[in-house]
Amino acid sequence: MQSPRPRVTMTDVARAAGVSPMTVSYTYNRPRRVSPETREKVLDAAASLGYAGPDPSARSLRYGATRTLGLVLGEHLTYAFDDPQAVQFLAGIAEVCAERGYGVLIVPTGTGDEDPDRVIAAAVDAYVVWTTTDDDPVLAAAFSTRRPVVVHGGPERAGATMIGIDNRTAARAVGAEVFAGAGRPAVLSFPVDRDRETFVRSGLDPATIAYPVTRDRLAGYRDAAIELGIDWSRVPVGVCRTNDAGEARSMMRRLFDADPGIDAVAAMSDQLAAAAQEEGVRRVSGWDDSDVARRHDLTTVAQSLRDQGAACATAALGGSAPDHREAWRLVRRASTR
Amino acid sequence: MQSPRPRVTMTDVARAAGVSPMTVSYTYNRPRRVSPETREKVLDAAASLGYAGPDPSARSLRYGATRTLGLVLGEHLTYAFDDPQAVQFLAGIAEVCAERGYGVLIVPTGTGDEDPDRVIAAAVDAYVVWTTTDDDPVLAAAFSTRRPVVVHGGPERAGATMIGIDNRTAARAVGAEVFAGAGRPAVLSFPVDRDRETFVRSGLDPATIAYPVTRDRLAGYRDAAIELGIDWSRVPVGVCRTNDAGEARSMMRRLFDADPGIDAVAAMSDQLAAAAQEEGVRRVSGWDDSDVARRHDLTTVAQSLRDQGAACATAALGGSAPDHREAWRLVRRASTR
DNA sequence: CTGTTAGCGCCTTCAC
DNA sequence: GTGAAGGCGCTAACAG
Repeated sequence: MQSPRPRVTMTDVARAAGVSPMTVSYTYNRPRRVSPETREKVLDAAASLGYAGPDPSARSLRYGATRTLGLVLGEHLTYAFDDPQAVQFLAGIAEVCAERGYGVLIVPTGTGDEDPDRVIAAAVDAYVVWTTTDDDPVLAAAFSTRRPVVVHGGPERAGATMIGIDNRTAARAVGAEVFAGAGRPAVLSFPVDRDRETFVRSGLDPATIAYPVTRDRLAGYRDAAIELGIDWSRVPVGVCRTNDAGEARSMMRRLFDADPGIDAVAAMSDQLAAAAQEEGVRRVSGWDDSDVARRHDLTTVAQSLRDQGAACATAALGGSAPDHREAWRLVRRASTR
Repeated sequence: MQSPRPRVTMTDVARAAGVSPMTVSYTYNRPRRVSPETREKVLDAAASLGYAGPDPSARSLRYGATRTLGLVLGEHLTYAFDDPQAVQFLAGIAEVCAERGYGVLIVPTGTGDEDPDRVIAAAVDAYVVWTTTDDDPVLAAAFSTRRPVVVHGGPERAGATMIGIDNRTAARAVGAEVFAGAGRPAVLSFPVDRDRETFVRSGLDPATIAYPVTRDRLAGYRDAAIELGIDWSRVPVGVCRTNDAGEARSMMRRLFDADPGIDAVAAMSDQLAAAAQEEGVRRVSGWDDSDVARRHDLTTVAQSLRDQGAACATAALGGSAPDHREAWRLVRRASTR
């Protein structure tokens, strides 16, 4: 731990300037309330003592607010920074916060047991929590502080704002595209719980999935399959650990091992879809409409994580943010023709 | 501003549990120093009052440290989040901080005049400043707080750690590759100062550039040109505003307007190099060895911004970080053959 | 194992 | 235009 620095306080400056501490405080906070001569005296004293201005922690204590928004990015910070969508989300948050003069504190999660404590110990006025599972203890920790909490993607909680698109409806729409006319459809999915195991299971039940976003997407794919008369119990779902192309390709090979006839894949990201395409699947759909989707001409679901980040920040800081449930768009491209 | 929430304090909990505030404090900070029965009494009282644990600001004030690292990302947060290298840098910082239980506070800069004040008012133990100009007032603000400052890329300052590769030597090496055998070489550069104007100037003098990183790279390109017997005063330098492909392509067209014979371009990023290539330049070099470089088969300078971020965080938090001056590698690919 | 005392550095309130 | 008192919520140091 950083050891305390030797500090120069307002009292020191006051003494050096021959005024009271209050005058120093005013000099920094209400400069116009102090006469020009006094102000100059104070600033001179401050400069010669190396006083850098009011101590931020003391100020926060006094004000009862920190002007900082806490951002909880989930167990593995690495996954977040490697995910272009998460980065856009962060950009949206940072933009709103910068406008309003709020700092963004990335809460140091990632070590497991200590995570809830670290959330609780963060000096912030509100939290934004990046999409997670229903049972994430970190979420509980954020709520226990009684500060405002905004959750991106889910889970939903009474008393917390949830921001995100209607994943189920969007998945049904893109599923209808990719599964149309397919003989043997399959799904490339994100993890089902925080253990992030990889596996293949036909007819995977969405209700068993701990991540609301993943659950809703899978349910939407199933809706689409059922509407097309496809027997969901025979649709293999390959669950990947991360949003990584290499891993997705080997998962795709596992799917082919199980059923060499697979001819359509609904994937939960553009990266996964591109990997399936590279393994030889003709009909694929992605998610997010990223650069990859454009390069691979993928049918996909467009959404702006940046807008959603901005909305989360706005809501967390007490503004009213627009509903994003319908803020998605089906983008039809060659990959489903 | 977030208005103060109604608070439950240790004193409240102490009263409810029939103990002194110190016992409550111990219960949270040295649980083993408190008897199990007392601990339970205290936690029960806390739960029933909705007490969420010690107030972080009060704790910071008392400890004299915040366990938070301040990150200053420059005038335009947008540029930082749109730059994959900056994101990797952030990832490296976040990783080290998470390991050590430090939060990463993105200081809300970007509005101009207020930026220095916001840096000063940030409740952090140390700063990491993303590459900037010699005269950036935000840097001065960080130093004025007397907290440790680590600067990435530059400028160098007495009393501050600087982490980054030797850009000049690296630029000379890659310049030697791309300019070899070129009849009319040119350069695609990053901005020369924080105004970020775009322009073309032949023989642009590196000494006039306010960003040390850009200055060193240009100087290295010039070194390479001179060694090859090229007259630097006739080498056009196109200065781009951001690291954006669209802008780079139009800058490349401006360079062609000035000199249609341009047959080699040294670019300060892979994105800019790819844009030059797409505009028809046969011989190009990039910088960073990103995905783009691999896709476009670009000769480039490989470096790990992630490692550099980690090193900055380590140094800022009081560890000793390895020197990164030689942590780069020339990657030769088809774009200079 | 628990309690008392004494501030950390600041700013609201109220006086002058 | 300036100052004195008091307390924000917490914990180090020292009893007992």
